[in-house]
Amino acid sequence: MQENAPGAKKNFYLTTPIYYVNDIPHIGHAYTTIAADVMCRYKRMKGYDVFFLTGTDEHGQKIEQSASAKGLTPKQLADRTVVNFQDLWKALGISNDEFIRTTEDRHRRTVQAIFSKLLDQGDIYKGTYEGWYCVPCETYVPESSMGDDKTCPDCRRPLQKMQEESYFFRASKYVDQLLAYYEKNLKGVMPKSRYNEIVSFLRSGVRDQSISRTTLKWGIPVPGDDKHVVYVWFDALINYVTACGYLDDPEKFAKYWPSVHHLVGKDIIRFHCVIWPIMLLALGVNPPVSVFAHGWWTVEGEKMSKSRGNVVDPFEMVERYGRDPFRYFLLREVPFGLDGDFSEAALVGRINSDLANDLGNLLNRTLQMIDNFCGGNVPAESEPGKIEQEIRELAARTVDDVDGKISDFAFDEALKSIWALIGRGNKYIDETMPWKLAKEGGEEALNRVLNTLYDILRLSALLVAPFVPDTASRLWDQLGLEGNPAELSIDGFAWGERIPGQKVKKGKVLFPRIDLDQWRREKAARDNAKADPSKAEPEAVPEHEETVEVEAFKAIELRIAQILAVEEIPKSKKLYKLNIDLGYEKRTIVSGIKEFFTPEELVGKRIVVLANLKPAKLLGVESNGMLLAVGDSKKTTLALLTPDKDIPLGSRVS
RNA sequence: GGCGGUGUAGCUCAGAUGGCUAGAGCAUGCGGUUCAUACCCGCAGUGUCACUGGUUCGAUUCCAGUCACCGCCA
Repeated sequence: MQENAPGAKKNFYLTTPIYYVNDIPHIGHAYTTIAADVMCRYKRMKGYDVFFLTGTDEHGQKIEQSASAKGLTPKQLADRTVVNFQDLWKALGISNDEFIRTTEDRHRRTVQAIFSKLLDQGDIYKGTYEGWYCVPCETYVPESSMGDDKTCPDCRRPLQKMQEESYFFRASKYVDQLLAYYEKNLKGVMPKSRYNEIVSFLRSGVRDQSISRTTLKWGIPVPGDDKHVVYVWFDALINYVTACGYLDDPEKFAKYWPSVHHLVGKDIIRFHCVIWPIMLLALGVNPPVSVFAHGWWTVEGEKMSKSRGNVVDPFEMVERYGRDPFRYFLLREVPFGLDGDFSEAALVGRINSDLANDLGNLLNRTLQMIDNFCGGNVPAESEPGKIEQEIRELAARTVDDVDGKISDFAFDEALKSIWALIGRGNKYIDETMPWKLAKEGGEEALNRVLNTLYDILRLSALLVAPFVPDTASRLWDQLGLEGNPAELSIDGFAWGERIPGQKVKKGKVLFPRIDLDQWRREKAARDNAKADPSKAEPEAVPEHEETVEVEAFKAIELRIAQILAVEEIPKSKKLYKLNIDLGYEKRTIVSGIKEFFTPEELVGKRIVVLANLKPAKLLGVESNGMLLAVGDSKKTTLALLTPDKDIPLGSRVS
């Protein structure tokens, strides 16, 4: 890291985005925050003084709206839902130093101070904004990108023409300065593809940004002009300096801000790599050292969305598979800048092969041998032979390699590198065959091997600690060591360091293997339960009709009938011709239920029929009534209304 | 439409500033081993390195064009 002067105490400041408090936490939130956590834990173990910040974004129209829908004030709503995030970070073992909420007083004061400063120096000015606005997305949509029917390109809902007085931030003024900054800081935006995008975007010019709204109340008031509320993005970005003491703690700010790094999802890089650095330049403060934009997760190959119902609940994954395996999987499976696919099958695969077979088993077999051949005594230091020397060199290279990889946010490669060392350990056992040495009295050689294995595990615990802190600590315990590896220094590792009289404490297997057959059966059962519509979440209540007098209902003649015969109608995908018996007469009706039923399923069914419906011809067939059925909103299923006891045909529904 | 990227083993991807047998992990097959969580270790594979041309003694790697997919922009 270049930001620290030589000799100075190394500092490191890392942020996650502040999450919109209205959202339900999903795998994407978990991903960003786990990655940030790993980075921060690692830097701490490297001797950095770390400041790790996460938090919630609590202003804006959507929160105002959903609060009023629930009969709450926006703040009350935020107070309730912020807990979802705080609980998740606990469940995931996140080691953040602070949690900021944009509704805090320190933040309001900071935003207002910054607004005033920029206003005073002429970088904010008052103007008029006119454009097409999407209320749900809280954003103006440029004419060029909206649909023909004036709809929002994101949510496809209709746009509203809006005109409002607005404060503008003179972003255009600082574009060249920012370009110059990026030219010197090639890692200012990562990965490289995003850097290129941002630079080319900047070259095409940046408009002044509207940064206030008069259309809502739920936000930070513009100082001296209460009609206006600061636009959520302007408000939200400032959290990074608020928490760092920009206004209240200059010492803290001076300490951490020069080494600030932001972690974001790829969807919000514009704000973080264009608007935000420009705001900082205008304030006379250095832009972020780097902004890393990571990829998105699909689920079982599909885009994750509420309507697909495939949103991965991180709480559930932690409960089912454990915090550490989940953390490990997310960072190991996919290069950090790219999109990845989440599937439980892939997660189980990683657990079995990487965690159980490679790491867990290396510990298990090593401790077993120390127990069997040395009575559980931690092997004493010994002179390395040729292979041991080679392993030490590999270990040293691994430590270096991991440092470079993590510093570049290449978590997957860092893990690969660590696992190469673990794999070397497993191979080493086969090469040296300690059980033979034990039998044939090669005591010195045996000690050397076990000693080396013990240290491979000791080092592995340290290297793995940022990723899987609980596992590292269990590993440490079983090695018979005191303390917590996460609180130690990676660079403090030295081969052969021993506490006299130390014994290993073989404990529970680190990661039990998951039996695939059994797992598949259980998974299938779970999926079935989920797919069972009777257990599905109730759907949003659709539109309601006007109330009616009972007379209006009496005018509708509903009667019980039985289906006698079902005929296909040529050329029709949807219609059946049904012969029905009303008791007092037989009739033909045409019904659009072909997609949901076979004729066999229908014949003999007792149904409810609207008997006094005006006859109509459908595809040339006259229909004298209509059967009653109910379907879900997605039209995936349809149910016939039938009486739940035997009732004479023709009986009237009332 | 403009700019950029990607297309390599069944899957996920590395890689070569052009040159001897193109790699890793997972999955598959065979063999070894028994300290271990049916684990580990070894071996074996298979690939017209998207397509078509060009440069070159030689290209999968360079160049041009085509197709497909992706990202950003309009």
